[in-house]
Amino acid sequence: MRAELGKYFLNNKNFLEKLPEKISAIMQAGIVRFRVKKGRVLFQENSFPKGIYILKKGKVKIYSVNRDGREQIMYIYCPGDIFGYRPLLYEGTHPVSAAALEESTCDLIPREIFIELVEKSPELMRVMLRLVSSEFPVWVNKINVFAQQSVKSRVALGLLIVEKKYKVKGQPTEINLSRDDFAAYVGTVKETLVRMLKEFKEKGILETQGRKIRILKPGALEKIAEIG
Amino acid sequence: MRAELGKYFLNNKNFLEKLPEKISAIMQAGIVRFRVKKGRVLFQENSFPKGIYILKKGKVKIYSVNRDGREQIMYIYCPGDIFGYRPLLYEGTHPVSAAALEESTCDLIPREIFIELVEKSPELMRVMLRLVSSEFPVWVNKINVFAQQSVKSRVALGLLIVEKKYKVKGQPTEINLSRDDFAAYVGTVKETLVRMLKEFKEKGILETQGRKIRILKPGALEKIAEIG
DNA sequence: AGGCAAAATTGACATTCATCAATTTTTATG
DNA sequence: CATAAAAATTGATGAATGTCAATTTTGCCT
Repeated sequence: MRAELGKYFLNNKNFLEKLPEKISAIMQAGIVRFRVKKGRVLFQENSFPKGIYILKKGKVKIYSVNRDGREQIMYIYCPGDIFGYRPLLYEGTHPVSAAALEESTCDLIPREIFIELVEKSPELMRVMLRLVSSEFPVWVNKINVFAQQSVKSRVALGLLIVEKKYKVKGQPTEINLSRDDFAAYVGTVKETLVRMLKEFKEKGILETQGRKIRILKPGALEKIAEIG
Repeated sequence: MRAELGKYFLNNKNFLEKLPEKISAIMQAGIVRFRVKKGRVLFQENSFPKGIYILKKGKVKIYSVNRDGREQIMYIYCPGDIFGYRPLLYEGTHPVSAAALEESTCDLIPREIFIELVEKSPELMRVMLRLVSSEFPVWVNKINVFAQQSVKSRVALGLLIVEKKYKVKGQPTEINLSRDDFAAYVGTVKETLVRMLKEFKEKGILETQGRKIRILKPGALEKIAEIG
């Protein structure tokens, strides 16, 4: 079971631990820790990067907003993930915005420190190169899903992905995302999403308590998502 | 006019020229040149990379095929573009297949040569890091388009993108892609694509000669693609 | 605990788009 | 140049899904 889900996850965790002691020590020293409230924006699309972020607690979405104001969520980051580093590496602006999905804590490694270290340390450059190039399959899979799968499949897949993100060891997993955010994540509108959830609920695949979703039959979702 | 189209193009050209003389000389020495006939596959999804490719002549698509056998084209490469380098950098397999859309000529820099150079040369590593990280916005935009735009918008946008790819200085541009490939590029089926083309033709936006398409009113397409 | 704003849900409806089947046109081959 | 095979086009049809409007439920704040 739970086939293939890894295809949709970036391999972004424990970044600092992959670095030589010396480098990570310098980084640690420069870190600025801060908190963000639910809904608060960390950086805006088209802005210049202030540094790289490491999420310590909470959930952060990166997303873009189209002309009609409709939002599309590209990815949801979990504790341990780093994000916001790409535009630093090509000296451009953020192609997406980032905002906290819940009360979160972040470490920021300031731009100057990070850039200088990348230039000086081949090991760090190697780690970044590996990190960034390994992301491609994730985006490819996402494009495939959006280009070819029905909304129902995407909701099923989205549920499986998000469940994994919200999983905490030893506890029943409760997905706690607003319907609007979930819809923006799977590329549909709130109303359609709600109807899919209702259908799954009636089939006994999941149950809801207020906005919270609990998955009962992941195997059924895998079939609907066509990853079974 | 022609607003924003750059967002959908990788900045992949003239790769060798961005390198120090010494490095590019070693690469040049190792290059294997070969030809591929129309339709022929260069590498298969899930295979291990043989090296990096530089397209000299023709057009190459990267694509994946889903369970139902339906194809999705991720990107179309033009002369000067390099491709197939990402899995080399993270030591994985190709997440997509590559095939020639027309009779093409390619240079292959063999895996061992390339990898050794990347490890030895910080300049090359820097170039690769910049290259790979700058790709992210292109994939983000593609995901946005597939997640949120109608098929008609995507066909309009696809026409503008592909026209640019087929443009040859001083000649009227003729798009020469099969309907199946075009449909796989914009994420629809052949029949729907044909209907959109017919509609655009009736509105005087384009004309066709056999499979060849010539765009008459790019401005109208920009409006339909919502990038105008 | 009560009240209010935000979020979620439901219903009705129109539109978009994929599917299937048939036909015509184009291209490739001997 | 004739002819078969491949590609493109058209038509008919139904299912999927977005939109608009209303209603209900939830969560938060004092």
